[in-house]
Amino acid sequence: MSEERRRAVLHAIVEGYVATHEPVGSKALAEQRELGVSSATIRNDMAILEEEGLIAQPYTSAGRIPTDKGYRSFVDQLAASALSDAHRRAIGTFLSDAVDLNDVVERSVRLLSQLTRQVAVVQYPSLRESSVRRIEIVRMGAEHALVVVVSADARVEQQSIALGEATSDDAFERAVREVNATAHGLSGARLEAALTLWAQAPDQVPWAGAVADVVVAATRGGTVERVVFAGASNLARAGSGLEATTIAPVLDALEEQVVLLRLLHEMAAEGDDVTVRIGAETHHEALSRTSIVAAAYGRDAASLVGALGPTRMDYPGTMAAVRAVARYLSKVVEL
Amino acid sequence: MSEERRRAVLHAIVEGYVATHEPVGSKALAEQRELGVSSATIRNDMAILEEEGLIAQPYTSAGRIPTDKGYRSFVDQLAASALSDAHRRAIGTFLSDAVDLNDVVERSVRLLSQLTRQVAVVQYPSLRESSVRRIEIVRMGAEHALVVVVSADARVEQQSIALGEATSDDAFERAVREVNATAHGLSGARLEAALTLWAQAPDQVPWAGAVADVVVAATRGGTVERVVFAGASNLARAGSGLEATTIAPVLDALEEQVVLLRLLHEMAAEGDDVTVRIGAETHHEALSRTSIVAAAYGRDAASLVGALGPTRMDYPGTMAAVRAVARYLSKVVEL
DNA sequence: TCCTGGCACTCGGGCTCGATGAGTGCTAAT
DNA sequence: ATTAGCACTCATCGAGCCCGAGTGCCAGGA
Repeated sequence: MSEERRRAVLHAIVEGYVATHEPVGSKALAEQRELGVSSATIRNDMAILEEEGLIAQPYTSAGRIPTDKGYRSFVDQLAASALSDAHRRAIGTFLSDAVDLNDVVERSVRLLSQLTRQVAVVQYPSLRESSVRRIEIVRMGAEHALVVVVSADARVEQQSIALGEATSDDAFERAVREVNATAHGLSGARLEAALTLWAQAPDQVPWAGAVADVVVAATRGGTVERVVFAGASNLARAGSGLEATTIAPVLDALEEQVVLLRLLHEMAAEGDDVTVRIGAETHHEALSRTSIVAAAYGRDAASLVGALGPTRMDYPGTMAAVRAVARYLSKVVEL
Repeated sequence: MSEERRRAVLHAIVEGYVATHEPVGSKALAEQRELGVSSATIRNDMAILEEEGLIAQPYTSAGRIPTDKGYRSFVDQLAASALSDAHRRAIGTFLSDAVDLNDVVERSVRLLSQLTRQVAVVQYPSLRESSVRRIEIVRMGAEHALVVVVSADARVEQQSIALGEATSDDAFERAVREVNATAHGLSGARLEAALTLWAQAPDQVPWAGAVADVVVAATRGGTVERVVFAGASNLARAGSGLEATTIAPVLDALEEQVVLLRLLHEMAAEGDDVTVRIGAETHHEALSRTSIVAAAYGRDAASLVGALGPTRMDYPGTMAAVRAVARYLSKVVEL
């Protein structure tokens, strides 16, 4: 049954190419790998693999390199491999003394970029709906005010609103007192109803509606549409196999967020433990030379953490690191 | 007096090299620029400029390119040039509808990176000392709590503290009430004194000192040691003149912050309107092929905004953009 | 004193050319 | 189904070569 050996050959080609970044030939394979067959046999297998579109040669009579499809086949047959103990410990110590949510995310993304030597990406964790703990409204100049909402789970949201017209100090203070009394401890539909009522009261300050909107938005659950990344230099580092002109669009995509968020959403929908998008599978021109490995974390597995690098990357290692960081993040965030 | 013409020649060489990214020769200069002298004369001037270390040739019998020192001389003799009206308008509309401080910084850095087509860098604005408006302490699991401080100028700081030992709900609530009563409206030394007294009271919860520290830190003025950047892709874009291997260390330096912060501090100390560091003047290996143009903004001009790019950059344009953004930021932040 | 035209010289870029060798596909034998 | 052998392909590398942009220098002119 040559089927199995062909898989082994593909496996060897992927590993060889990832390691050396050079096309790998039949002879080298026969010598270095212990496949127990001659180079000629390997050549025959290669011909079939090439017909199947799993490998390609950059030019006639060079070695073979895996295609996106080849990487895909390789990844699909990968058994979950474990992370080294040293790495495992590193994760624990690195994340344990974070002071707040931002800090957790920040540390995670740094850590993951170091573990994988790729660009690490962390989407902000999804938040559950929370109730109002305290609302502050702070005057900023004559026309603006800043609404600060502290929710029961210690999230803090702030947003500036326009006052529209002059408001007396008296009315201002009354509004703050009232809105706190109205909203305290409430959440969801009941909060919304209470605030609407309050905002529509006769004689109400004209910006009450704006305040209500901010408060409702601040306590609403769901995923914050924001990703942070770190380790961009890994893209440019020698041996990444990416050219400067290839890197620029990738950096743009990272900064733009939109593209990345859409991609992460798609990947989250697949529901696997760790999902991998390879090259063109990202469905995005800028990322067509890169792969992304992502895993969900947090409540309902609604947020993603991932690593992005050249298609020619160490998939087993990266997948293990991403999986491990996702697990730890889940633990920390679900508190 | 050939002194003046030599300056003009240097000027022309810088502009030519920035525009084309190719060494510029005497003949091309004589033809394209209206210097009113022949190429031979220019060659003589060039010889002197080279002796002075202002220009160099990549190899015998190529055109000349400016050295760091040459750029420096060029920049020092630059008159402040104005930003185009279109750009000026762009700044206004772009920054006017920011919702909070983070948003202002975020928008600024994006804007500046677009205007200059370089990597833009914005240091968080320095904050003036403020008084306490409200303190919230939120339980997070059994052993931790999150302290949230809202200051009178609507800053919000949060930090988690360890509770050390079990605390009853009663004691918890009392502590929150007390600390609010103690700290409300206070700032600086008086705040510190009041909190110390409170924390040292007999029968006090053991984590009172930790809370006090957080509150004091949250209202203290000074510059937040943090920079954000945008437009990293501009480094890699075609024509930046930077190689992939040169880019990696720069990206590292940007992410590390420390290096960048030290550099910005140094530049702030010079006190000029707009300061420029060229190549090796950054005193940092990773940045030895890049220049940075920075301007102070905000109260006491304590924070910096800047643009970082290859030494071969459009200094006049970049300086104008940085200056303009710094002015606008000052307006917005000083409210 | 300063500028200019002329001229010999230098040297990197780009070209061809051939040698090299890794790697292939095919075929016949096992 | 596997293997050994062989002819073939083609990128890479270095040598040799020319070309031309650009220089430095010098002698003559304003």
